This record gives sequence, C-alpha cells and structure tokens, in this order.
Amino acid sequence: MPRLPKSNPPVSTAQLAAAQEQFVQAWGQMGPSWGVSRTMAEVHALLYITGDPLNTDDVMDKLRISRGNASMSLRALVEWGLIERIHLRGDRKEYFRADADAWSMARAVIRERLRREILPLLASLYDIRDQTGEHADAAIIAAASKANSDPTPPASPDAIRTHNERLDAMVSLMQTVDRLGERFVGSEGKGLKLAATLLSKVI
Amino acid sequence: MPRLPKSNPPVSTAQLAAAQEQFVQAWGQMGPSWGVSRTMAEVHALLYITGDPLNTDDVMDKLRISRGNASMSLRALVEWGLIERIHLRGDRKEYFRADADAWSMARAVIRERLRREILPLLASLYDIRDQTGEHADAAIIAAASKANSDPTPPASPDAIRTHNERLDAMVSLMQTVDRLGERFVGSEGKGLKLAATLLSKVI
DNA sequence: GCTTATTTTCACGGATTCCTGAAAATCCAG
DNA sequence: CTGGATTTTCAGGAATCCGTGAAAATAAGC
Repeated sequence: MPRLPKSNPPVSTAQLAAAQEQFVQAWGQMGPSWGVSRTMAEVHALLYITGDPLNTDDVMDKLRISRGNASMSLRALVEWGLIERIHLRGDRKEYFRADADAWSMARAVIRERLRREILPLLASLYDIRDQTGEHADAAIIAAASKANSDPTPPASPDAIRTHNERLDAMVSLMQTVDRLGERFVGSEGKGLKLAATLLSKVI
Repeated sequence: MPRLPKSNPPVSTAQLAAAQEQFVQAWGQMGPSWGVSRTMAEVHALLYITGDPLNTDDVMDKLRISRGNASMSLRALVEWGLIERIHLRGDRKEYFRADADAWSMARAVIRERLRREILPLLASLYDIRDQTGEHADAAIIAAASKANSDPTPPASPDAIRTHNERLDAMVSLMQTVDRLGERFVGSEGKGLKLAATLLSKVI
C-alpha cells in the first residue's frame, strides 16, 4: 500500500473533537463483548485516537468519569499491555499513552483472553476427561465408586463413548486454539499480522 | 491421529452424570465471555455432551431453570445455529439436538459475533472517517461548519493527521478481520478447521 | 520528617443483565 | 371446533456488573 502525502481538508477543532467522541463511543460499545468494561474501552479509545499522552485528570475530564474509575481503568489497560505509563519532565503526574499499532493492540487482547479463558477451560476439560477416560484406569474409578459406595448401575457403553468422543473433540479444538495462540500471539510482535496475511493469500 | 477402538472402563451412571455436570458448569462459565448468557451456554453444553435430543422439560429439569428461560435459551441457540429442532414421532413435544461437530460450533459462534459486532463497528468507523478524511471534500466539511456557524479554529494539521492515520489503521484491521471471516467462516463447512490446519503447518 | 500532591482502594448505590412464573398464544388430535 | 398439550411472551424481581466518591496509602518536594 503506497503512502502518499495526504492533504487533509481544513477541519475545525470542534469537528475533530466530535469525530473523536464518536470513535470513543463506538469503541466503548464494543468493549463489553471483548471482555473489557465499557469505560476501559473508552479510555483506551481516547488515548488511541488522540495519540497524546494524558494524565488521570485529563481522562476524568474528557470522559466525565470518577477518579476511581479512571484509576482502575488505566491500571487495567496497563496490565493488558494496551497502554503504557510515562513520565513527563517537570510534571509530577503520571501520563498514559496508547500503543499506536492496531495489530499489537489486537494481539494484546487475544493474548489476555487466551490466558484468562481458554487455559482454565482446557484445565477443566482435562479434569473432566480423566473421570471417564481410558487413561483413568479402572482402579481409580472403582475407588471413586466405593467412596460413597456408589449404588448406581454402570452407564451404557454407548453413552460413555459419546461422552468421551465429544469431550475429546472439544479438547482437541481448544488445544488447537491454544497452540495457534502461542504461535501467533505469543512473543513476537508481528505474529498476528503475519497470520492474517498468510490466510489472506491462500486461495 | 489413529482412531483405535477404545475399551472404556466401567463407569457408573452417577459418575457419568457428575462428569456431564462438570462439563456443563465449565461451559456455562465460558458463556458470558463468548457473548452468550450463562444459561444459554449451559443448555448447549448439556445437549452437546449427552448427544441425546432433549425437550424443554428435560432441559428445565436437568438444569433447574424456569420454563421461560429454557424456551428463550433454546430459541436463541437455534438462531445461532448451534442446535436444531427435531420432532420425534409419537411425541408432540419439540426436541433439540446439538450439532455434534465442535468446529462447526466454533464457526457458528464466530459468524454470529462478526455479524453482530464487527460489521456495525466497521460501519461506524466509515462514518467517522468521513468526517475528517480526504474523501470528505472541503465543501461538506464547510457545510458542517456553517450549520451552526462553527466558531472554533481549525484543528492542527498534526492532530488531524494522527487522527486519520489511526482511524485508517483501525479500519484496515477490521476489514481484514471481516474478509477473513467471510473467507473461512462464511458459507463452507470446513473452512475454519482448514484455516487452523493451514496456520499450524506454517513454520 | 513533614506537607502537599497524586494515586489507589473499596464499601456502597446505581445500572444493567438475567431469570422466573404466570398469562397469552399456538398447536394438534379427535 | 374444542380441549388439552405445548410453547412463547413479558412484567417484575433477583443477581451481577459497574461506577462513584471519599478515605487511606503512597510518592515527591522542601
């Protein structure tokens, strides 16, 4: 994509502010479905779209939110790796600046969500699988039965087979997601964009 | 992956039920972060893990939820394409059966979320872009200014450039997501698994 | 070390989402 | 058609998530 110098039309500060505001709102709406609160998304949007480092009071002021909310949201954004703390000379306040790269932002979001959602789920699935799987040898299961002298009859082989097959399918899906995550979101910076490019090039 | 016949150990009905219950809970927890309610996810989990078609009363009974909730959740799941209505002869009740393929499930979820979240966002972004972009020719912007005889000064060229660049980056990211979605989630059945396989094979 | 500026924490209340239960609508057999 | 069986709808209450504001903690300047 060629990057030619663009001559932007004259836009008033009010118009720019209106556009920014709309972006903040649109982004904020998206937030909850991404696993971040609306405010958190709005704060991020504000920092991203203006590009300027802002301090807590700036954020409070522009978004009309409380100090507590601003503080929590900013901290969470730092933890997600979406913004960074910076210190300006001659100013005691802490400033925050958004990562300018949209892909790196997407990467941060995906990474966090994999960590918080997929990994625990995978752990649970392994647990569950062990309760009825061929790796849980009969001794263990017998012990579990005895524990409360299980009076229930053996389950039908069909039911067990279905259960295990579907559980395995689920595990396998989540493993794939996890592996792809590590591969394309893990450590490298450009992994995600690379993946997207690769997929786009395929017939 | 070779599929050998497996000899499952003897598992009591109580143990199987416990494992199913755990699966339902794990899945239910995941629900909200996927954009479906906890109950909806639980209902799906129940249908998926047992494999049997169940009717509304079965679901109410097994999950201890109200008729209204069961009805709404089942309907929503049908709309998402995650389960299907079936009719058993000699029974007036409607039964529901989960799609047995985990990948097709993932595909349904992704498709719906693209439709509900990415597309509207993209539309908003185009809107916003037009307010300050080089495609919004000066006449339009001037008109907007005049409308309320905008008294604010022109915004700094730097601010406008940053704004437009970042907006463009965002638009481009979302367009890529959208394109990949259409390509790999759109109509074909095995698109998603194919994509995952492709990515896994790349160094 | 003391004072003031700044940030963080957290109990409370507000807002939103979710679920219930009963009434209304729909469906089907006879 | 009619009656009972089944499903859907929806107002209101329950549960959950979110934001506020003030107090506590921390950090910086003197």
